[in-house]
Amino acid sequence: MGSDMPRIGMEPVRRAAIIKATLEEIGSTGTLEVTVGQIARRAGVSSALAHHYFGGKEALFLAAMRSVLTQYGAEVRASLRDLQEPERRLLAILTASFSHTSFRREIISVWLNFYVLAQTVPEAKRLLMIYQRRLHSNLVFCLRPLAGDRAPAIAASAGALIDGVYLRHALRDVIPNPAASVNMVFALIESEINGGVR
Amino acid sequence: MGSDMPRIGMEPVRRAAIIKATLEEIGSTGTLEVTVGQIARRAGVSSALAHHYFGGKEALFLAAMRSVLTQYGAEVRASLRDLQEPERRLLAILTASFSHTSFRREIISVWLNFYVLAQTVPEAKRLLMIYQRRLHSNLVFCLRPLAGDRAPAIAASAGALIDGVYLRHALRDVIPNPAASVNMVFALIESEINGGVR
Amino acid sequence: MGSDMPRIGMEPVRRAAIIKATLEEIGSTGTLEVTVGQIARRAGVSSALAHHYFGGKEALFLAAMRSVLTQYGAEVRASLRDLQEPERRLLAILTASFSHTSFRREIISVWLNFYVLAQTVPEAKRLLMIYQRRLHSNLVFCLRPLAGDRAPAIAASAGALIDGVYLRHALRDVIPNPAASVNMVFALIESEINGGVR
Amino acid sequence: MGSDMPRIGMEPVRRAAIIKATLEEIGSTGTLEVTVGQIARRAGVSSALAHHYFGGKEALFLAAMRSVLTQYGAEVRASLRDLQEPERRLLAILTASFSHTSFRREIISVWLNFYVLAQTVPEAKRLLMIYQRRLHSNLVFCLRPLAGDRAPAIAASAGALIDGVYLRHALRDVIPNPAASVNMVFALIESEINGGVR
DNA sequence: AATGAATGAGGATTCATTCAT
DNA sequence: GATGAATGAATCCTCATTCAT
Repeated sequence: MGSDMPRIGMEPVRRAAIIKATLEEIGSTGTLEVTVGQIARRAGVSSALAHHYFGGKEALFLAAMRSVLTQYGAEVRASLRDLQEPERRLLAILTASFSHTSFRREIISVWLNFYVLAQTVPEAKRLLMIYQRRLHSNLVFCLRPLAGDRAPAIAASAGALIDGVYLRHALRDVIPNPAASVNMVFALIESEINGGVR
Repeated sequence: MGSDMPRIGMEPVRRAAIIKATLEEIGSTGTLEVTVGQIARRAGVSSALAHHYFGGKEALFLAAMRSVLTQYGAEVRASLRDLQEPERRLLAILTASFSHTSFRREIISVWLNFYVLAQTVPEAKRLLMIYQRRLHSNLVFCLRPLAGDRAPAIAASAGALIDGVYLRHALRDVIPNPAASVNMVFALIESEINGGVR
Repeated sequence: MGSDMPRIGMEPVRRAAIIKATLEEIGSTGTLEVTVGQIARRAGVSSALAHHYFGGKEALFLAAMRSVLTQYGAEVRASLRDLQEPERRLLAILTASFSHTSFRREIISVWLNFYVLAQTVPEAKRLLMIYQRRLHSNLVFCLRPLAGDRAPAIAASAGALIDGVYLRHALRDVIPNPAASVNMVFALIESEINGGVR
Repeated sequence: MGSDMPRIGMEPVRRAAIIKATLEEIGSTGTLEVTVGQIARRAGVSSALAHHYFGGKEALFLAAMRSVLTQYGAEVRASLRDLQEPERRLLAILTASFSHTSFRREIISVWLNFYVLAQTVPEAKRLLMIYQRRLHSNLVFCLRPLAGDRAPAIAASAGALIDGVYLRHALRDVIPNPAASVNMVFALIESEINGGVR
C-alpha cells in the first residue's frame, strides 16, 4: 500500500496543492496562458484531477484568486488586531500590503494577471472590486480622524498608488523593497493630510 | 475596378489598418488572447496578410505597442511645446497622460495587457521601461526647480500613481474622468512639494 | 462497451498502429509529404494522438525508420543464425536483404524517402549510416576468408549495388524479383573474388 | 534606365536563372520542400515570375530535371565523340557519369530528390526512365563485343551500381571521388566479363 | 516583362475537456 | 479518488497561386 494511494480526506490536500501550483505556474511564467497540464504536473497530479476538483480552467483560476485575496485579507486583519490608534493602523495596513506574502515577484505577476482575467471574467472582476473596496474602507476608517472629509480622496490616492507600485514592480528585476514602498505611500498620505491644513 | 483590388503602395495603409485593428481587438476583448484571424477580419484583410507584413503574432503585438507608445510620446511632446514654466509643464504632462488619446476604456485595457506581455517578451518589457524612464525624467525635470533633491522621489510617486490610476480604471465601468485623475496626481505632487518645506 | 473506448495498456498498441500507418502512407504515396492527419486516419486514431505519443511529425518519421531498420536487422540476424560457412552466410545476407519484408514496392519507396529525410535530419542520417556500416561489416566478415584484403572493396561494391537495385526498383512498376536481385549481387561478388586470382 | 529594367530577349536568361536557382536550392537544402519564394529570391526575381514562366512549382521541377538530364546526356555524348574502341567508350561513359558536372554533393542530392519526385509525378518518372534506358543501351552497345549475350545483364548491374554509388554518396560528407567510383564500376564490369569465360 | 499585393486552402501542433476504468 | 486514453476544436503559420498594374 504505497503512500500515494488514494486515501480518504485527500481532497482538501489535493485542492490546496493544485491551487498552489496554479499560483506558482502563473507567477513563474507571468502569464495566464499556462496549461492545466503544466499546473497538474507541478502539483503532482493528473490534469483530469484538476478538472475533477475545480470543474475547469477558469474555475481553477478563480479559486486561486480567492486564495490570494483571502491570504491578503487575513494578513491585514491579523496586523490590525489590537491596534487602536489611527496612524498605527494605517501603517499596519500598508505594511501588510507590502509584506512578503504578497509583495513578491511571482505574486505581483499573479495580481497583474488577475487584473487581466477580470477584463473577461465577471467573477474575477467582482473579487478584485471587493478587495479594492475593503482596502478603501479600511483606509478611510483610519484617515477620518486624521483628515476629516478629505479621507475618501486620500484613501483613493493611496489605494491607487499601492496598485501602481505593484504594477511598476511587475517590470522591475530588482527584489521588491517593502520598506521603501511603505514609505512612499505613507509619505503621500502624510503630505496630503498636512497639505490640507496648510 | 473594385477598391479592394491590389494597388501599389498599399503596404503602409494595410500596416496601419492592421495595427489599429489589433488595438481595437485587444481593447474590446481585454485580452491578448485574440486570434490573428479576428484582428485580420476587423482590419478587412486576410490573416495571411497580417503575417506577411508583421511576421507573426508577437511581432504584431510589438508593433501595436510601439504605435501606442509613440502616440503617447507625441502627445506629451506636443503639449510641452512652448511651455517654459515648470508648473505649467507639469500640468501639461499630466494632462497629456490622461488625455482622451490614451485614457480610454480600450486603451487602458491595452496598456494593462502590454504589462502582461512584458512579463514574457523582453522587447515588450524594454518598450515599457523606455516609457517609464521618459516619463520619470520629464517629471524630474519639472520638479527640480520646485522640489530640489526630492524631485526624483516625488517623480517616482507620481509615476506610480499614474500607472495605478490607469490600473484601477481597468476595472471600472465608468467613463474615465481626465480632470479628476489629473487633479489627483497633481494634488499628490503639490502636497509632497509643500510637505517637504513644512 | 465499444472496443474503441479508452482502455489501459493501449500505448504500445497505438504506437505500433501509428508507425505501421506511417509506413503504409509513405509507401503508398511515395512521399514524405503526407499529413499527420492522413497517417492518423489510416491508423484509426486522431492526429492529436499521434502527436501525443511521438511528439511531432519528424519524431514519428524517425520512429518509423527505426522500426524498418530494426525489422531488417532482425531478419538478417535470424537468417545468419547457425550458418558458419562464409559463402552460405553471404547468401543469407543477400537473401534477407531482398526478402519480401523489405524488398516490396512500398518499403522500397519508404527507404528512398528515408534517404531524403537523412539530407535534412541528422538523426535520420545517423540511422542510415548505422545500417550501411552494419551491412558492410557483415559482408566483410564473410568475404575475408574468400577474398582476403580485397574483402572491403568488394563489400563496398556489393553494398552500393544492393542500394542501387533498390533505387532502380523505386521506378519500376514490376513486382520486385528477389531471386534475380540476389543473383545479380551474388554474381558481382563471385566475379570479383575470382577476378582477383585471375 | 537601370540595367535591371525589363528588356526584350530576357526570357531565356530568366528561365535559365530560375532553373539554376531551383537546382541550387534543392541541392543545398536536400529537399523538394523548397518554396517557390526561396527559389525566386535566389534567382533575383519575384515568385510571380517563376510562375509566369513555368506555370507552377511542379512544372518548374520538371524543367530543372530536364536541364540536369540534358546536361548529363550532352556530357556523355561529348565524351564518346571520336571514340571507337568499346573499352574506351565504356570508360568514357563511366567518366562522364562521375564527372564533376553531376557527381557533386548538390547534384547528387538533386538526383535523389528527382527519384522521389518520380514516385508522384509521371512525367518525372518518364524522364528518369529515359535516362536509365539510354545509359543501359549505351553500356550494352559497348559490352556486346566484349561480353556477347551477357552484355545486357552486365549493363544492368553496372547501371544499378552507378545509381547505388550516387545514393551512397548522398549520405557521405566527403567530397565525392570520381576516379575511385569509376574504378569501382569498371572493376565490376571487367570481373563480370572475365568471370563469364572462367 | 515583371511585380507587389493579396488570399484560400491546408497543415502541424496544442489543449481543455471527457470518459471508462 | 484518481488517471490513462483519447479527441474536437482551434490557432498560428506557410505557401502556391492569382491578378491588376
